[in-house]
Amino acid sequence: MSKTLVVITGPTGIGKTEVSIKVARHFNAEIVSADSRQIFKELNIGTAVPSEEELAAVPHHFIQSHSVEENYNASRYETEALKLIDELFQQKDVLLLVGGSMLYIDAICKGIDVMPDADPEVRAALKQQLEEEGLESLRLQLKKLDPDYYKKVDLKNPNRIIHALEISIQTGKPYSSFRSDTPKERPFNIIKIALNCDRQVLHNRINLRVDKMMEAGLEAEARSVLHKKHLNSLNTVGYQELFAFFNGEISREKAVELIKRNSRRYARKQITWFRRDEAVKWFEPTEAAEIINWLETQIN
RNA sequence: GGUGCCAUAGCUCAGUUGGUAGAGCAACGGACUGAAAAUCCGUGUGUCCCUGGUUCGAUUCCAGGUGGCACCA
Repeated sequence: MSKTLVVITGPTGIGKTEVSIKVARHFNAEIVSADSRQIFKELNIGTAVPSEEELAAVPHHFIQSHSVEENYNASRYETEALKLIDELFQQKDVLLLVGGSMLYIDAICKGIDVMPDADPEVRAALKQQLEEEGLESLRLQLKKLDPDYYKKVDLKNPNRIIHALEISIQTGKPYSSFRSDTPKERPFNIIKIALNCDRQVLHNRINLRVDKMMEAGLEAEARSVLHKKHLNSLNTVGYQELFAFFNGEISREKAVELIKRNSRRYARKQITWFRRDEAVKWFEPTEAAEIINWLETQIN
């Protein structure tokens, strides 16, 4: 029998967990999380990891499985998750890939080109160069080292330019020479579903969820990782804002307000990304039964 | 009940000596290959409360109405 990976994605707070558990139970599937923040064991409330009951209802993978100390990234996720997916397909015909991390989902579905990890020292040096000499200095260097990518890249985006430079510098070959721009073949079928609803309803859900997180002790959770706030894994909505509060920069009330706003913006950004993917079939979060019926017609 | 002030974007408010309007915040659209809950780019979305008057022309001036606020009863 052919193997099928069902992707269930959508903006933060839409209700992916609930729907995915119903779908997983129906198809006797397990859930592979594609969430770049729920993957960290130190984070729980602020990343809205599924509850104990939800985790017990269906086996979940890549939930709180790694440490914020690890230099985790989409490529590592691709490697580890694909390995696991292959193993699980020994037993299962259907698996769910559930989460809202756009790049992580693409890493599984389309793949990321193979290239070395960024050397932290090279990155730090480039960051310093950005601080001291400005973006223009990085641009000029990129123009020299990778003129092709220079033409394509967003020249106002420091992160993009720094990444292209660090790869070019480390390897001595232009960054763009590592990019194939062709999706990888996968030995399983992929079906993509995204959840969305009325924007106002989504915003209400997000705002309410943030209030619940605060009631559940997000502040204490953020304080427990405050000493690690420089880590990229903690450059995250729900934590950065509270760090600013702890640091006396903003009031607690303001921090909560900003967490809500930034969550809303993140949701919008996710929707923008998923909209571009024509393979995505859209459903309302209340349509678990419809999703199951539709999947029945697609699988086999 | 009387008097005064106010009514402009989703919110808080500018402004137009009469030629249909703009800031902040919010919101919306987009990009995206090892930081992706990251990073970056773009967009004003409006019966200027309603009705009438004056005027070539009213969001602006005048009158009345409605709503809000304040004070006096």
